[in-house]
Amino acid sequence: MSRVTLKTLAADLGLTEATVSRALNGYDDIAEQTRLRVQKAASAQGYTPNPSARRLARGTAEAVAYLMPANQFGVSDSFVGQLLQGLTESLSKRKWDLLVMQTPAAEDEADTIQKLARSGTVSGVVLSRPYKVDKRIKLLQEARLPFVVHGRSSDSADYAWYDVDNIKAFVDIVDHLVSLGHRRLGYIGAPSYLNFAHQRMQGVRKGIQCNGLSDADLMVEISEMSDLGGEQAASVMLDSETPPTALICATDIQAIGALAALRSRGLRAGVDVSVIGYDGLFIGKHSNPPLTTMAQPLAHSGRILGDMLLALIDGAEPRSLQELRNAELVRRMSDGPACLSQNKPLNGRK
Amino acid sequence: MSRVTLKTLAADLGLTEATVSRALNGYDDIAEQTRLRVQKAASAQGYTPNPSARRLARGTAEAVAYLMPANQFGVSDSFVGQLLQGLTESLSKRKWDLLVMQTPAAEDEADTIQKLARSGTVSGVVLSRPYKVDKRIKLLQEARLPFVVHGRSSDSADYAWYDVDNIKAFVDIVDHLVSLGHRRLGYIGAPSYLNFAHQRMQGVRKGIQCNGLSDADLMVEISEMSDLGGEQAASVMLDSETPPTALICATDIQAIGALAALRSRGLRAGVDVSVIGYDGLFIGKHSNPPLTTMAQPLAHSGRILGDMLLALIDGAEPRSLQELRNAELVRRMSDGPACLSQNKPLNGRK
DNA sequence: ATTGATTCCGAAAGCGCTTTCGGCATAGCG
DNA sequence: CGCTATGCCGAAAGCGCTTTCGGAATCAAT
Repeated sequence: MSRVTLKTLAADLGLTEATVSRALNGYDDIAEQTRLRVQKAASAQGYTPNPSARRLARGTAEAVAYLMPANQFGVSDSFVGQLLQGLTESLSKRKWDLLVMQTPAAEDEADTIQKLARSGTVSGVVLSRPYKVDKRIKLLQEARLPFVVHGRSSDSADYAWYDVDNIKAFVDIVDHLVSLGHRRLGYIGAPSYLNFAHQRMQGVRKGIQCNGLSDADLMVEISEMSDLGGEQAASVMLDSETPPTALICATDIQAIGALAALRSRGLRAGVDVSVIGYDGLFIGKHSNPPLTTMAQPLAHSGRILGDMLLALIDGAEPRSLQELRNAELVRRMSDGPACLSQNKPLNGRK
Repeated sequence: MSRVTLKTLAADLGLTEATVSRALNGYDDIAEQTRLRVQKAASAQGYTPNPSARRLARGTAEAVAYLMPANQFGVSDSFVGQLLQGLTESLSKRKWDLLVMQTPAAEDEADTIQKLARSGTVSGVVLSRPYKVDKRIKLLQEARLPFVVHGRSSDSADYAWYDVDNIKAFVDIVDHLVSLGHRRLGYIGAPSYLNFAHQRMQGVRKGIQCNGLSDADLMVEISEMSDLGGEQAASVMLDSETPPTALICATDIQAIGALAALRSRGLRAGVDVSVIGYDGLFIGKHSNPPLTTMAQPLAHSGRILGDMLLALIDGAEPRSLQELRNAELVRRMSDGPACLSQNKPLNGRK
């Protein structure tokens, strides 16, 4: 019961390997009758082509890689599963394989990507959570390896990406808060080498301007993307001389931490101080209180990215494959009208 | 600037492909001096062997597959990222690839696994969250494809696995609750075709017995593994004639839902009714109130599973690769002493 | 019956790498 | 100096599949 290969199959059928191969691969120079015979025998014997051999002969990898972001704080990775699910779904249409890899420490990155490209292990790459300037992207471009990015780096003109409009999202948050009467805002940001963090910061700044507020009305703290980070950042602001009446957080995880900071001070989120997060994580539904957040559409992102990559490999123009989605405000319990008593004395505007 | 292959490298060096190959692969019939020369040239030209060719020649896949559980409710998959991280870490030691696949709908399973085995795509498989009786396991055994299971099916004697002692964990929960004075318990379970759910149910039953309680003291509701499922199950029990004073939940997600059910009834978790979950998810830290839970050690499970699989492929005995860990009670705010006023009237015991 | 076009299959080369085997040097020994 | 060891490399076959090419048959047309 050894392996059944093209050779054994061909021998059994009294045909050549070549004929069997072509019969199975839909060449039209095979009599319909023999094709049927071959197909029947193949499935009867459970023949499955050896992918290595096929890839070698065809010179194509029939596989793509997902570069998983190093899950730095053990929590922010809940979207990985979803993304992978969508990707496998998309790739399975061609029966391609999905590899997952991690780009190792900073300086090995170049090496890893070049190896990936040169070895021909994969015919495409999906990149998550790019940096503001991301060497990996340049590397992939130089290597002429098709890739799509989940997110965008600072210059995103020339490659394919799928992203959410972070700037708009945070402008919207500011608008919302201002319309609730808030005039002193706090922003808990994430390290800005991550481009989405940079964008969100930009969004906040832009929102401030558009609403006629000044820089003095905005307090900024950058923290790591964890609950503790958010808690500490919130603490600093809340304990300051002129605490903000609303806290905007770059991520839900940090917002969750901010909520904790409020509680420990006896402040009520949504009443005394508003907190708004971003991501739309499940966790926000059950936080204390439930978190108001900008939910990004994550549902089909995996499939979309997969389809994009496939199109790209088929020769599509990268620039034609750029998709920008909008996040949506999900109001739960952590936002509310500004406490005027707090607002007024601190800043005598309007 | 075409691909650099063994051939071009050999030509450049005035050697044979065979020699270059052996030099690079550490054969000892190569003069140390030439080996150096070869290595230098290889890295200078950025030579990376074509994995397909190598696999074909060597007859080994140098890759393993992770069979991702179909993420049914969109939430329970937060461990996938962690697991994958550990796996890649372990596999990178040998520079092997990690494929992720999904076993498709029920009846295609057999087909998928057989294809996987016969095609030689991978030399090993990691399986997550097995069913009580899991066809995939039988299939893998028949195909003689090395595999390790994250969890156990009902008969786990003959394969390699890494699991948490679910029975003990839930006995411990019952012990804990009983020691707090609870005598009427509710259990919110998960569908028992998932073996971990079955085990946890067993644990609860065993705990009931060991503590001298009777079946009448236990109320059971099976729900899907989601917050809503947990909420509905909890509602049924809380609204019953003789509501339990403590709710044990098969998963944290369900426990989170149970918490919501309490809140909507004005009951205080940890005071009026205790709620204990299982998983140790991050989310429990920030629920309302913070969730008491049995935390399972997930941190290095990926690496451990990877190492096991590698050992297995190297020829280790599956039965020697079985690792059982213990979960640990993390007390937060959702458990507390039984309200005797509630306990007594309903059930006249001690 | 001769030619030209079709249809269908076999022959063969090759994808890039590994591995066994054998042979030519050189070194070591008597 | 001749002999067997040893070190080092080349030759060659092969992994399982794909694909181009050519040729034998069959068919239709003149």
